[in-house]
Amino acid sequence: MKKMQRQGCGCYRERHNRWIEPSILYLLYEKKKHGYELMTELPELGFIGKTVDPGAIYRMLRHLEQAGLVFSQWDTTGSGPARRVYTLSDLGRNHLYRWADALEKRRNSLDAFLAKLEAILQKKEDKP
Amino acid sequence: MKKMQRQGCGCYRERHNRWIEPSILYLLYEKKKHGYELMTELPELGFIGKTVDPGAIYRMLRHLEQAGLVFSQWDTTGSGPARRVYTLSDLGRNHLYRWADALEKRRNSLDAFLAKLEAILQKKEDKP
DNA sequence: GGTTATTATATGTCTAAAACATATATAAAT
DNA sequence: ATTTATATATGTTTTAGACATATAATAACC
Repeated sequence: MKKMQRQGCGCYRERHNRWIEPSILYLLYEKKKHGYELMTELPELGFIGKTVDPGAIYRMLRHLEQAGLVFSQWDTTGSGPARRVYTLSDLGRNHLYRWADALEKRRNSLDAFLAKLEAILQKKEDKP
Repeated sequence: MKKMQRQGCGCYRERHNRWIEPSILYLLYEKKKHGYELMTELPELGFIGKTVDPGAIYRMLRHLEQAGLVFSQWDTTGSGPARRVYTLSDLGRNHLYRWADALEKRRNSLDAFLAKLEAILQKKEDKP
């Protein structure tokens, strides 16, 4: 087994866990879209650092379709390469509602923890 | 490559990303503790579902020590098996401060996204 | 006309946090 | 004696996301 190998400084990179799935479901809730379109809109949702990985998006779309949360049709009208356009299903819509619940719980626990952290940060600033 | 194999219903299990590290750092900020103690206190922090995985904790403690964020001493006083007691270092304390910043950013993006989700949930409840 | 850029989809491999499982030992409780 | 609680540790699997690259159609450029 290879060694874990992290920086001695304990540096870490923040990873937003499972944000692609709910983000895509949300963007498709508004209206049907193709992968590339999602790729350009995802950063505006604020969940992201710099660039979006196309691989992650197209793979997620395939998974969502397999799970029946979205369905797709090829769109060959217009210019450029063919687009696979995804539509949110009823199942997908309900899934998004459940995601909202889950994310709210996530926020609540995050809030509780941040409150504790802020309390100790306060103490830190008291001593100059 | 094995198949992804997720439930057809699109079920997912919430995973709290990178919560063990800041949680342990926070608990050690209060006072030095051994692994088993952390294991019992972690659920109270709210980040958790049901049970804590001891493996994750002990491995994280080893990593934190390698990174110089904590240091440990064996405590053989008292009854029961020997305890390895961990103390937060200055580096560890600073690391916790940086974690606080990172988690605040995480909360902000989560808040922004939840605001959008709540807006569509509102619309859903409007139609009976 | 030929090269480059943009639009668009797709697959392959790697990383690492967490989940799941199990091994080991001391001592107290039944 | 056997079970339970305390305590630490390692082995294996899963999986979201990161990183890299392949592909093709068409538009834009010189």
